[in-house]
Amino acid sequence: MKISNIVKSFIALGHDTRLTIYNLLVTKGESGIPAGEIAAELGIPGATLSFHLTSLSDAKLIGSRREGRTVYYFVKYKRVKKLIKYLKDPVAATALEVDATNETEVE
Amino acid sequence: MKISNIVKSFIALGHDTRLTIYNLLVTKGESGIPAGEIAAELGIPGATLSFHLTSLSDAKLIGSRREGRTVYYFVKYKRVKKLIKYLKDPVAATALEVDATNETEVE
DNA sequence: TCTATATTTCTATAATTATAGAAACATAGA
DNA sequence: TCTATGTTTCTATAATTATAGAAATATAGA
Repeated sequence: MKISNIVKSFIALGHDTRLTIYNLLVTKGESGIPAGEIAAELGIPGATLSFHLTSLSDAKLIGSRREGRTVYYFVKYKRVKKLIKYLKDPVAATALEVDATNETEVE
Repeated sequence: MKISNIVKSFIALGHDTRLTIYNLLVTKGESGIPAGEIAAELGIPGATLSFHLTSLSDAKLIGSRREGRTVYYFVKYKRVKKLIKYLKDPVAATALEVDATNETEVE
């Protein structure tokens, strides 16, 4: 299974817990939300949460920022936009992947 | 893992072979393409292809139609549109799932 | 430095998914 | 009906992913 970035992103979104995290992060906007709060909200152990956050991060669907002991997670819309583009027109989107010029920079 | 239809769809797209099938079907338009041609194109056994087509079908991302011994597969854009809507605004899309009125009917 | 808190990594185990040969099923034409 | 062709289902096996406790790491404050 050769994993392109697009596939990696869909894998990340293809899980109930991770899609719920995505959903939650979208509602929290740019500031994001601490990992601990996500774990509490979903009622899952930190270790399990970390596992899923890694999947979403590797897919570049989310980003993080540390503030003291707290790590805030937030959605990165650049990749979300890429996925939408792919769904609408996989051929064009794949072409863009090779010839990747003038993309709108949105983090 | 509670699988909503949205999760099921992302799972379906989160695999190299299945995303390639999606890609291929998009290029073939409404008429679709026979299962055998997909298998030949991807160089995989029919049994393996069937497994993946079932995943995409269960997710309602594709549909099929039999003509004689041949089964044609094609993309169902209704679900694709739903996914795009979800990515853009998961909260609104989830609300729509409950209060599902006036949706644009596109197969 | 010591302790508490937040998060991640390590690890073992459980659960799920993918693969593909063989068998079964569906249809067409002789 | 018999045979060929296209596709799916059955089955066993291999591979991958998910789960969560325990240990490790990072930072803050006393």
